[in-house]
Amino acid sequence: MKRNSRLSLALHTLSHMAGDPNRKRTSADIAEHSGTNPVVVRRVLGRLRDAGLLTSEKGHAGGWSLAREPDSITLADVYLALDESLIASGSEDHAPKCSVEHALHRRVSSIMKEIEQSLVDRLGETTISEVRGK
Amino acid sequence: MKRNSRLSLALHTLSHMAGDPNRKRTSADIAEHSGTNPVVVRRVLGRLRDAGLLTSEKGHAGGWSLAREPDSITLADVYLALDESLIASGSEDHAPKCSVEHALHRRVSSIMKEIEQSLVDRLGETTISEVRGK
DNA sequence: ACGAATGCAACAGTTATTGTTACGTGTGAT
DNA sequence: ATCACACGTAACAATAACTGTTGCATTCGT
Repeated sequence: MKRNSRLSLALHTLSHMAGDPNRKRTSADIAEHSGTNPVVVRRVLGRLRDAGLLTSEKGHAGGWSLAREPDSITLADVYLALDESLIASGSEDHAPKCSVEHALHRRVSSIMKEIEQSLVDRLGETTISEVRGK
Repeated sequence: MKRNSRLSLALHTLSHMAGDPNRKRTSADIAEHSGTNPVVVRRVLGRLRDAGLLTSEKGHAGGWSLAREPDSITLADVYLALDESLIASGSEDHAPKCSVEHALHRRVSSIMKEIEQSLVDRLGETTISEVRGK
């Protein structure tokens, strides 16, 4: 796979699950469907579990299933669970000397955070059920 | 620097230029302000020049300056000039066997493109002049 | 007890990006 | 004409992030 594969994998898996919410799936099954590795699946889905979107059960009849109603899970939930931050940069380590430069740096950071928030807002308008049914 | 440095560098430089559009700047000056290397600056700004946002002049009194009015340059112009594509993945190389899987793949791709377009639309609402003056 | 599944650590391979050096090219000043 | 200056570009090393993979511990149902 390539760039943005985490988001793509998560979206694909959740949408698939939304079609039959009661069924429990193993990471091996999901990996098969997604063309990747079970460990990769567990890594990505682990974040979604930590965010309360999925449940995972160990043991013989274990596997993954949705923790909430498909209608209540938005793309924003997924995006935030994965901690992507596509727009806003993590940290500014430059620290310019000139105060004008410093102010401009802060403005650029501020703008990027606004854009990021707009993106999250937009993602919040679509649920994984809609992805499947569109 | 780190992730998204191209967009950050471009935004910062253009906003800075918007404050004094007549002044011509060298890549060395810009690199100094941005805490990076002149070659990196030329690489990033070269894309903006190819997109018609900047002009560059060689020679003794050469340098970089805005090719258009600051009010007419939006963040979408910058984003598209850099060919970022943060959301939509470039290509799906998986090609699932099951037709249901295939349809789901296309839907996920379609959704991601819609989100990408929403992002561009949002970016188009802000000009580099606004970044500076906000 | 055994098999099946997740959880997690460790590692190699790949890719993208950045920083850097070097050199060619064009342009204005002298 | 010569020189200094600045861009244009190629080549390379260093770094970072991510993926794929293997291995092993743990947990749970049969």
